[in-house]
Amino acid sequence: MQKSFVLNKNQCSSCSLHDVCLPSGLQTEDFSRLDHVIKVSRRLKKGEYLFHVGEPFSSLYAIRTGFFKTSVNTHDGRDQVTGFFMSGELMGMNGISSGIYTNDAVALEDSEVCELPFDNLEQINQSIPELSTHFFRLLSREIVRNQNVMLLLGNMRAEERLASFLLNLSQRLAARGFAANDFILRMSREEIGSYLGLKLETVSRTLSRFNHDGLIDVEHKHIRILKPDLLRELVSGCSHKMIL
Amino acid sequence: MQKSFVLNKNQCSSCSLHDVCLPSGLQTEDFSRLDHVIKVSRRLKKGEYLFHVGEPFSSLYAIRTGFFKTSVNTHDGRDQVTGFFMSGELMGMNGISSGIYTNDAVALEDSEVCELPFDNLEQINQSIPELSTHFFRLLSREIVRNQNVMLLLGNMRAEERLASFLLNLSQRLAARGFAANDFILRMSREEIGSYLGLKLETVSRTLSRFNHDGLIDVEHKHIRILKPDLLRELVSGCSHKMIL
DNA sequence: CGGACACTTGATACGACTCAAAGGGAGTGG
DNA sequence: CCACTCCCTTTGAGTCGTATCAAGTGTCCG
Repeated sequence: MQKSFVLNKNQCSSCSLHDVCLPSGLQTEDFSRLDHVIKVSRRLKKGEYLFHVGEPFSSLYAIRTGFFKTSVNTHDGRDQVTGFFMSGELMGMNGISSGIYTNDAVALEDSEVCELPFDNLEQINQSIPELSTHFFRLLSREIVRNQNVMLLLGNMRAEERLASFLLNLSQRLAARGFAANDFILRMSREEIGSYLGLKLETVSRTLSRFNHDGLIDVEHKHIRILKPDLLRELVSGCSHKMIL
Repeated sequence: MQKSFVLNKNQCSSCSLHDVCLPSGLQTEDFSRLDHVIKVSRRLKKGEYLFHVGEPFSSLYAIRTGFFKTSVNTHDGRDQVTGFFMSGELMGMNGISSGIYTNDAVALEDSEVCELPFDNLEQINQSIPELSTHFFRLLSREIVRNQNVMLLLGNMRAEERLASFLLNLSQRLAARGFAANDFILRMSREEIGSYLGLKLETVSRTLSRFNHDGLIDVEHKHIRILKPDLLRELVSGCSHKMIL
């Protein structure tokens, strides 16, 4: 779990994700200022922690490449997954209020993140108001996402949760230019279950049922969605636009 | 459901809640500037809507007095409660990202709120940086709260959810100077159940059991917590600090 | 006083969890 | 490169908790 810092300066202006994690109205001079804010890029190997529960909050992290989970510790030593994150998404927002990170962030594959020191961000907020607005939007979107998960956990049956989960992954991958209906799960059945409030056996059983019914094709961690419409039908009703 | 506007100018400087909903480092001149931002106060009767799902987002609302629930519509016409809010708390934050409110806000008793137009807020963010920080903290706290609800919905049994819910109400009331162990529920059993992912019958049964076991004293909506420690014991373990 | 609504309580059904065992891959060391 | 081990996964059988269905009580409000 060694921290591996790479001290290359990033260039947001040339980053392929800048339409995902930055506001659209930025001018060229803003970009150059932005490049000063984002201090370092950092690479993590699979299984490495980006931050731990209880560590003092200093920065937000935007994912350039890779895949992460966030989780919290429960009493009995096990942990509960609170989210999965892919490129262009932001982690660490829950640390702002208390000044310490309230969850762990772990790379589920070799990854690279941008560090956004939050002190500097506050300065930038004043000089680049669009950026301020943008971060408010990102925090707000996280709230909406979490509320959708709350609906899922409070209302849906196992079948519906899994369908919702797969469709959500599919949609986010598609938005990043990957195949929508053919992808590799980066997390274990147990991690999926933890996130969805189910036991791993239930996840496995439900995926098997989907497979048997021809909705999807499951081959270990390789998922192919065969009948996206039928999956959507399973979910539909529980809440219209699920932005997990 | 008539909207009732009262066009009195508020004075944040003299509001008894300013340590709850405003940053602590504000100078006198900041306060006067703030009073210009907060346009109007608004009174709502029990049952009245503050905003609806789908309405264009314009403002955040801070509760001065009263009690609210927020909820979203599900397919079958029923609604799912996403939160309960009391004085000093902020509603509408989930509207920032999409530009429309993603839930309803309903007064559960006669209430009064401050309207914080969000355009003006962005201007203020630049001139009063402490305020910007403060709102980031509030949004972040909402994220932490929602994640705690996610844990509750994903991990806990009915007993633990109810205990957690009662302790949370108790703590928030105490923080506002009300009795911690003797209060009136503003919401119905069905609304509690909706929020906790339970059916109203389960809520009723569980409260009855608590009553029978001497943990609490239930008299319709009047709750007296007799053994707060035992309630805490019920919850303890699931997650240490529940900031619902 | 009457009616609607909120709540309580009971009996039953179903879905997910628990316990258990066995299969399959991936990674390691010889 | 192969064999071994460990862990992830699948699948089955039985249990438990909560939902469902249903009836009845109490309360608030017109």
